[in-house]
Amino acid sequence: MPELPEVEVVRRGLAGHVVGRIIESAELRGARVARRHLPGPADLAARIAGTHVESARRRGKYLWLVLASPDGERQALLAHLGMSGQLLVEEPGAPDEKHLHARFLFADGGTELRFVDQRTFGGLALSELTDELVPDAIAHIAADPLEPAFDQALVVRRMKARDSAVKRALLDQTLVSGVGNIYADEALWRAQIHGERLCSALTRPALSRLLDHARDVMLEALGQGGTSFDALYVNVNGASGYFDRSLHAYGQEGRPCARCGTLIRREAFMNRSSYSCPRCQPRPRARGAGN
DNA sequence: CTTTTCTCCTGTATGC
DNA sequence: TGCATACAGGAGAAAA
Repeated sequence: MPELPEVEVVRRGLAGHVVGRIIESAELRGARVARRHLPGPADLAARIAGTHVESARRRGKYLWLVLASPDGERQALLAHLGMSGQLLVEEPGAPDEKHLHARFLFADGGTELRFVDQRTFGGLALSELTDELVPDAIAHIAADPLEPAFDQALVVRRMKARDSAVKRALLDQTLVSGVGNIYADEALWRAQIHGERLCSALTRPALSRLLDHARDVMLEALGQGGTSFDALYVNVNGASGYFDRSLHAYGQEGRPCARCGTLIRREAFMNRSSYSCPRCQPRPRARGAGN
């Protein structure tokens, strides 16, 4: 489940293996991989042929290559990995993966770039760039906690004004980007807050501490190459990270809390699973009409 | 406008 | 063994 740290690992791989090279051609298989590119896959392939890869960038869980045409025009090749997307750098002629959706060949004849995605929640698109080299297509996505532009005081104010559950806010990419289910649960565990507590019921310092924990846990995960539970999330060379060994809440149902020893519970929330410590993260009191 | 629910997809695990 | 069902869940459309 690629979240910010996993996507950043991939971005670094692209920076090391793809930036500076010239794309010779692209092959897109099926309509779904480029469904967000409205002119279609053939248009995408035609537009990036012959471009120079200037940089690899990221905001939250989005990743893009800044491509420059010979005439100097810039555009973004925007990628989202979804649940199971992979960007892999491979030797030419390596066997096609079962879920290979796109292949990029380079003018130097060296390694190729592939987009492989089992569940196809991910995809590729072309987008215009702002002056800050952010794709127009993700202008609605908020800054992530690792960006210099991240304004934590602003995010705290916006959270405080919400009447929704704090975990829902953490997962809202228009509020703060990059946090998914794993790191939301880890940040909440560290902050000792139950995810169903209302934003508006938490103090500003508590909300700020929660964001600090979200940034900290994602930085620590990045230092270990990200979190992997299986072969679905890998870096550009196909290797897995090992932060899963350091998780305290996510996926730990029935295991003792590292702080107090109480067994971690799993609860349904937003049609997903949430993991927390019943003792360190007590549920909010039931609310409703008449009480 | 804000907030919540639904939908997309396929491999793996579990139940009968 | 075989078949059905649950689950994983990011993001955007649709609904409330």
